[in-house]
Amino acid sequence: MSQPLPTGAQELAVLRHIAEHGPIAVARVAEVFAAEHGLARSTVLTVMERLRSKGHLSRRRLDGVYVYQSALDEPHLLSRALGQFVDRALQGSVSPIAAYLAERGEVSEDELRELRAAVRALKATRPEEA
Amino acid sequence: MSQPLPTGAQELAVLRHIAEHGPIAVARVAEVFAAEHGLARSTVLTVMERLRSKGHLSRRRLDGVYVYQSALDEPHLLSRALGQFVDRALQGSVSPIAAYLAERGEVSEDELRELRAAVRALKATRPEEA
DNA sequence: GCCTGTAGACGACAAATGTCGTCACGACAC
DNA sequence: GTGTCGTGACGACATTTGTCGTCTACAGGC
Repeated sequence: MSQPLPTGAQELAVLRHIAEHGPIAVARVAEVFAAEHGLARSTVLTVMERLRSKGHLSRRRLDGVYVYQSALDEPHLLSRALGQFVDRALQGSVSPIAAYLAERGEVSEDELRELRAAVRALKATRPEEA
Repeated sequence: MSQPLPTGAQELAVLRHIAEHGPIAVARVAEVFAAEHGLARSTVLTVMERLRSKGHLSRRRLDGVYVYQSALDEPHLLSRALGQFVDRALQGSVSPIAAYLAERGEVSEDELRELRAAVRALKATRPEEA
């Protein structure tokens, strides 16, 4: 179920920010995107409302203003967004991921650890071959 | 340099198909996408011409008809597409990749091998800590 | 009471994407 | 010669995304 996540970079960036910074009001989000991307307040509001109409965000009134909240927490959101991209654009193939990682270099200590753990987990799900 | 790759799933699917199946004529691509996605011939042609105008495809006349060819071979294309997605949508963070892989399960023997190799390669680029 | 912000809701517009139909042309079969 | 078919080139149109400006309503301050 759940609608497909937005494909646009900007929309996803906004959604991501909200997923990361808990329930948050438009003004706060607008500040950040104004500073980092030079976006107008109305632009941010529009994007947020579009995301809400698609079910990715919900909002509730708090002290007079609306605070928005993502339907998915950040980790799940990003993992789902990536999964969607892999399915749609890479036709589900994992090889490009390996190729990308190999060429990329430059990952933090933590990221490398996470990757190792992920690969270990994958290995575990494999049927026991020799 | 090189234009950013297309963000749309369909465009990327077409580009990918051409990258994979060498120099190929519109008719051949159209057959496949008609069968798999129900697209009209003109649709495929339009997409291909748009890709060409963006520099992702080139074409040359062969036996009377044009055969199109991708500027990048398939592995590079996909790896670049993914890299672009990671930069744009995930703000360069690798963690979602790890999360995605871990949740995904279901990778082939070969894919797992590639991933392991990639992680090994990454490890090698890390500064020698402990 | 009046002025000024802040919030929210719309309506708008350009560019990118997804999808076609159709026109014009040359090769080929009759 | 005339009709048919595969190719190419356009032009068109709906949707989605990216970006705003602006109008209205309400809370405070003076």
